[in-house]
Amino acid sequence: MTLDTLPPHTGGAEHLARLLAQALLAGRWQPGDAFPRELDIARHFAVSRNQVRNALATLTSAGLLERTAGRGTLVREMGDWHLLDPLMSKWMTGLVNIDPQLVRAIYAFRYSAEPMVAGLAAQAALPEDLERLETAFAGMEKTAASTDLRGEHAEYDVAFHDATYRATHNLVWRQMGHLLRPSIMALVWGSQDRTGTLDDSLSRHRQVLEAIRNRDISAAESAAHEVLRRTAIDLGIVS
Amino acid sequence: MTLDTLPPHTGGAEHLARLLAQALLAGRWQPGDAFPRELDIARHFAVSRNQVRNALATLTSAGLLERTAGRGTLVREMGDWHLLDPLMSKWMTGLVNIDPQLVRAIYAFRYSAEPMVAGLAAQAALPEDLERLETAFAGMEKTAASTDLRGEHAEYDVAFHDATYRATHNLVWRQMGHLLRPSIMALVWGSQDRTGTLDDSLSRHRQVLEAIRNRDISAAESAAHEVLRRTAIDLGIVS
DNA sequence: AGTTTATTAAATGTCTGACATTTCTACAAC
DNA sequence: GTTGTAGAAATGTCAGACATTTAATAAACT
Repeated sequence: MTLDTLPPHTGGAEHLARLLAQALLAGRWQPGDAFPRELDIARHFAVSRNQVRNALATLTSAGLLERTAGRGTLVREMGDWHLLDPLMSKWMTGLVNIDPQLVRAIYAFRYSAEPMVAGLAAQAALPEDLERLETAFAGMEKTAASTDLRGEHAEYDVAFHDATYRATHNLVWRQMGHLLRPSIMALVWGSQDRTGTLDDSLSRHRQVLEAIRNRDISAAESAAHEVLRRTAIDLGIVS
Repeated sequence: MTLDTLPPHTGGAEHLARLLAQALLAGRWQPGDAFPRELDIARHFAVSRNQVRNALATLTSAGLLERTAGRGTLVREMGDWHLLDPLMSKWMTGLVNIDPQLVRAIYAFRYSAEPMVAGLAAQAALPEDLERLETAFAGMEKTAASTDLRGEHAEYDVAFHDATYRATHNLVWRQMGHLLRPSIMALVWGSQDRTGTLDDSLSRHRQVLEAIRNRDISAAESAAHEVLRRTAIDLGIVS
């Protein structure tokens, strides 16, 4: 793998980092492969070595690369990636060709965890949490009709689930919210035929909201479970 | 808060980062406070501005700081910390004065999640996973007798729980393993009277191992639950 | 022949000083 | 009062030289 097929670079070390990260996330280097040298990258994108170093430092902190003086830069395997780093979410968002293995892993996690999260939320939610949930849900309803609002709809979807994680009032669970965006965005780009499915999805979300509002723990758990089953269908994981 | 009360610096940007991170984790700056300027830090520790910048970049990537050109460096609030970043685990490990709120949050997460993790492990464990679990458990047994082996005992304890998370064979759950070390280490330094409690802890761990080996999901869940209850007692969260 | 020891090349890491950019404040002008 | 401008203060960026680590190669010595 060389740099030749990457899109051009228009400015900012941050941008360069995203560019390289997305190439890595798309699997354009194999784990264990040698990553290009600093000077080659700098020359190729016509940026200073400094920007390259900053970008590579960022990728290293996300667990994508491993650098050692004298030897060079190696690509790490997927198991070492820091999937819960918010930067990763940013990079994965809007990336069309995410490794399906990754989407499934994130989904499997949500499937096992999110019912419990909803249950915890039903225990711990405060009025402000309910407000966030309601606002997000209203947004989902409002944007459900038109197909060219589906990007906006997905944002409200993310906000709804994120509000659930936040409502646990646990610092660790709250961090997990970062995983939601890539997972839900994969949904948007992955499924074409959304006719009818949205109504179903909406009603399932409504049940989660109602259960949390009623502080009904087991109802929240099973409702979240149902939402995730719907998601699985839309992701094509089950039929 | 000034830099004056920090220990000296003996070399390496990595070391400097750990020093500053631990000061932050111990709560020596309040969220929203201004962090010292680069040049002041450089002068105080007698290092180059470069090392300071690298260290601060690391802390920023962990969510501890927020930097903006022209304004300066601000300390972020605990809710923004990237608790699941492996660097954070490193920094927290061996830190005596961790904020009790943080220890409780991590424990609460484990209490809610780990039974499910054990259940998933019972479903997905492979022979190599069982081997890891057995090795770790054997180490725990071997080091249970003497009190001056309790550091080593804690390492086997961490290894045991980490093996459980790995046995789920899910990339996301596996990341959570990083949280274990600080949580378990807090146990070591927090509890003095360990006479008799170790036997109890060991037998509960053994039941988790047996349940996973027998692929008994609900047994694994309840056994893990029991281990966590034991931990809660030792952490002083419940009596 | 095989093992150890210098030598060299190539990569990342570090230092230094100058300069660029952003942000906030204060003060002046209209 | 509002607007505009000048300046100070902080982080961000650049360029080039140099340091350090690593791996490979060649030389020297049993």
